[in-house]
Amino acid sequence: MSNNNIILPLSIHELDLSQTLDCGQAFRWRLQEDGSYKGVAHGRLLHISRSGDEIILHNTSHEDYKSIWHSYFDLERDYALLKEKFSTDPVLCDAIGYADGIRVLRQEPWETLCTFIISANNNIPRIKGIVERMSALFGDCLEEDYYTFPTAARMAALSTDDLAPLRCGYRDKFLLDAAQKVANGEVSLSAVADMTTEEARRALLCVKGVGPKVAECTLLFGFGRVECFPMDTWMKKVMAVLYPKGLPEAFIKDAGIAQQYLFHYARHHGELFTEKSPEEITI
DNA sequence: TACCAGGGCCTTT
DNA sequence: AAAGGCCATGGT
Repeated sequence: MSNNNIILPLSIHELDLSQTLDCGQAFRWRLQEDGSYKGVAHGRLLHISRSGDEIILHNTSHEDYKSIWHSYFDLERDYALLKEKFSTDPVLCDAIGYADGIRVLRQEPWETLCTFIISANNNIPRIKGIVERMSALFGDCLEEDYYTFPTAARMAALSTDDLAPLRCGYRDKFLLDAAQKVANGEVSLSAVADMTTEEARRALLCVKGVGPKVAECTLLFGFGRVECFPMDTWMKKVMAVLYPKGLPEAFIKDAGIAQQYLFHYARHHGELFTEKSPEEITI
């Protein structure tokens, strides 16, 4: 297996690394001084950078590209077509104009479940710290300071005392419940992948620490269920102010992708949503 | 039904 | 420098 740089012809409109890797959907990507990112996913360390209209996957193989990264970056999906469709709506048109290089990542189900359990009642810098400590303590070392995400089987063998160094607060018991149920098959993530979305929601809600929002994030970011629509406080504000009658019907089946544009826009324009004055807001 | 539970980030004071 | 808000879920 040969290791080379893989060059992908993707403009910044098709894949913006910052918008995609640093937007709150994934927690393990680290911005480097030169604007590139390093991170671990699917047990592999990847260094990814942009050069003009090309994306460079450093020191990886065609095998890994085909089996991992092509899917991880959701490259089979036609975002140009989706954006064209969404842009018929003036609000989404502005949100897409603000950040049009977002893609929804297809992360590993188990890691996604864990990171969004950790995300509950939490903020992104702290989530990243907890996930990094969890990987460093219970994952495998790939390179100095870069570790795989620990398996459910490994986590299932731990106690809350073992998780104390994570400093994840009361979420420790939720992580253990998730690990035990996934490891013993009570919640089978491979079975979830084959369920209808409604069945999958019900299955994930059996895990302690998984409520509707965490389940929706897990299905969107970990199972590629793009109809799933996580409603955090930002999206509640967005919907109340900008879509009081709900998203346009035509967007429902891709609502999760629309959500990414709206969420990113809202996060960066918090002032628009701090007061309850819908009339004044015309993004 | 309303509150609190770790904790740390962030904004305001 | 200090105080207070914030956060998604489960349990009381």
